[in-house]
Amino acid sequence: MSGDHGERDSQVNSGSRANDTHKHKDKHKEHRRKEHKKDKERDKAKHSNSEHREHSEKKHRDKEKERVKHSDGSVDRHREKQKEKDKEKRREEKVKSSHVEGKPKKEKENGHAREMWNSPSPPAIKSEPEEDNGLYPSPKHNKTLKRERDEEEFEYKPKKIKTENGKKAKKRKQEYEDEEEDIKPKKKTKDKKAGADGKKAKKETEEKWKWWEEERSTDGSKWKFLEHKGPVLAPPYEPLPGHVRFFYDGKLLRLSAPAEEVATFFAKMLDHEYTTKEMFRKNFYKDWRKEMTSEEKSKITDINKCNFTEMSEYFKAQSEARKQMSKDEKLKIKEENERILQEYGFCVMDNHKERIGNFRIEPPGLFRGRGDHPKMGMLKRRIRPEDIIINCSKDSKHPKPPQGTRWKEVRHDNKVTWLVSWTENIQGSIKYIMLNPSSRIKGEKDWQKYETARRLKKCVERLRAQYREDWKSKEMRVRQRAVALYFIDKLALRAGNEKEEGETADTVGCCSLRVEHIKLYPKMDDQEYVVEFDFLGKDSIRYYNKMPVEKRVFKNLQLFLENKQPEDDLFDRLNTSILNKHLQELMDGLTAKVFRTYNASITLQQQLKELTSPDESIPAKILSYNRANRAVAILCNHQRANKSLLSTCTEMYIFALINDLCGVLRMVEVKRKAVQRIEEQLMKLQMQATDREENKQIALGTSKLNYLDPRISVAWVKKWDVPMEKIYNKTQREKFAWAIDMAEEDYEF
DNA sequence: AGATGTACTTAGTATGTGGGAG
DNA sequence: CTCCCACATACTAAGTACATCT
Repeated sequence: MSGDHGERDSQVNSGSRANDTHKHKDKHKEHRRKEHKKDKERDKAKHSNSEHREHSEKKHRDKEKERVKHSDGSVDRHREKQKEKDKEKRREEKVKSSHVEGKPKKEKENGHAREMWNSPSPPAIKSEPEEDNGLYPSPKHNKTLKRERDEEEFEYKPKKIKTENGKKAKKRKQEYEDEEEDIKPKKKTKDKKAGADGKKAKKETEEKWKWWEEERSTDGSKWKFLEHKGPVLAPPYEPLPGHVRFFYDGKLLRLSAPAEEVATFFAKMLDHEYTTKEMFRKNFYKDWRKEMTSEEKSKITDINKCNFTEMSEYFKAQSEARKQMSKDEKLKIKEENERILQEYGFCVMDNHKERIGNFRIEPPGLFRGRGDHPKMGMLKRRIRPEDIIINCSKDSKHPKPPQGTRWKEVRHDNKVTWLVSWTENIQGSIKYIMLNPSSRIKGEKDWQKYETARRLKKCVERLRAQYREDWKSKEMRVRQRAVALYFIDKLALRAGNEKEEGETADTVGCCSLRVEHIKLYPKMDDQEYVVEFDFLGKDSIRYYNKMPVEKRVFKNLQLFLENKQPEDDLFDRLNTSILNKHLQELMDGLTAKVFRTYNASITLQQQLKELTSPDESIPAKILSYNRANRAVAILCNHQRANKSLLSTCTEMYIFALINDLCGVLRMVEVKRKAVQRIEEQLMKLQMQATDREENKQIALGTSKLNYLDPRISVAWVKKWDVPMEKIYNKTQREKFAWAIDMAEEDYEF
């Protein structure tokens, strides 16, 4: 039990989505608690999204807080906790469940010693600008000289000049891994160009702008120049053809266009489970009424008497028809989409044409919250130009609002990265249009994130020693902080910000865990001090895990639980802001989420080392890679919807077949080549089958995209000569272009 | 010191698509 | 050549973090 965090033990997941089965009401408890709980009912009743859409109403929070102050910090567990959160709601729905157990995964972290420090800022050299797209002005350069740059591109000066050259590249590279290594010409691009002379045509793809070889801005500005065409608005509503009817209480009823539109939103979802949920229907109905004429309002008084089936059938037929369209009709549509993409899908940011992530404004519809969301079914209203804020350079060509309309505002804020924003009416939160992950602005940030995680790697043992020490603190808040941090580190829990009650599904993260989410077992089977976690996390995905902890942690937990009710906070003296403040003091830039990134990446690296066998085939290596990736996904609890075991039989059959073939192959041994080829195919099949099986519940994409330092994968691919496409698809290769370009096979996270 | 607002990352699901099996 | 399925992409909800306000 030294401070090393040797293993990630028994991570067990059951894939069930929260709102399926496990909730029970516990009225009694509810009552009991109510008595001494402050009444913090805020009247959130008023939500008029009907009134002029001009106001997106902000949430009403009039929580009255009442705090009992405790001054000191000794272990005063008798006090009522001060954090006031209303728990009425949760008292109602208790999530109880039976769990399915998965198998424990183990992995250990390795603490590599040697790590050179890398400052997060990119190297000094700028490379040549990208290809010019003809749409926008953009300086063209000849890319051959990557090194020299004209300053014209940026008015801010690169501060760092790359000085070096003499060094032995090989050695150095490692030491300066990310930052400086680009000094040496990338063989890739260089070599490539040789072929370019001919009809290679791919020129443009080959000459991608390498922003990672340029300086980063240091003044806090995100860009110097930004020009774009604005968003693509949702198309206006097209009324249904006359033959599609709506019936109320068995009788035909013609709806006004606004009421009809909202009705179609519901009709389109008729096959979805959502529409059977009381909350969904109730919210929908309430908002729908706001769109009705007064006559409609008086006629339609019960949603259960509404018959949307003709509408529903109509949409199904439409979508069927769409599928049956002829080739060129489809082509036409495709071309039109492409045209829109070309027109609206790109912007110019600092002399480079960059892809925009989401350039379409979200169309109106019914809100689909995840889990047990109190607002499911509410009308998400149509966004008009008057709701939209445009952000661009003052000296750019501003996007034009449609004829006869105007934008809410046009601003020029280069301290932010978004191009367009609007306020959404369900939660009153702001939505943005931002750049694609392949863009410089996203890529730099991503790179930086991994650099922060690597810095954590260098001091993580120190921090672990520290929080272990803090378990003994005489201040309750320090102990809580230390135990929470231990969970975050060891189990990769999310920080757990506080949420507004009643606005969202009841989910938690580490700091917001409640008493009811953990169970303590002094003894369980052959283990001691076992903590069982069972709660709904982000997206209402269930987290279920049993973990043996050290005695001291266990005792602390017992202490935290004393005199508390199930719906009380486990860590009543802690929140994410306190925790992050503390982390900040321990390491610059450190926040709770860095632990997830760090643990995910180090686990991948470590698992790859462990699982890859030098002489296995490429498909087998890929399987090893996916298994390493899977270990991370399990750690992070990334689940996929449970798709029943429909294909078990098929799988069995495949395996049987494979086995037979193996036997045959062994005996035959005819032509080496042929055998090898077949073996490879076989292997591939086998690997894929295995992979598929193992993947039923776990989604690898999320961790690959968000938590795993891509340089680890790139290094692995290069080391074992695995084709990059086997690991990263096109989109991913674009997002991780920086890593693919800069990481060599000896990269160490 | 909490509440509030903003910006940006992380997340699962719905939808589209293309390539292989039948 | 069609159909299906797996994968890719589109979409947008739901988190984290932090600045600023009160």
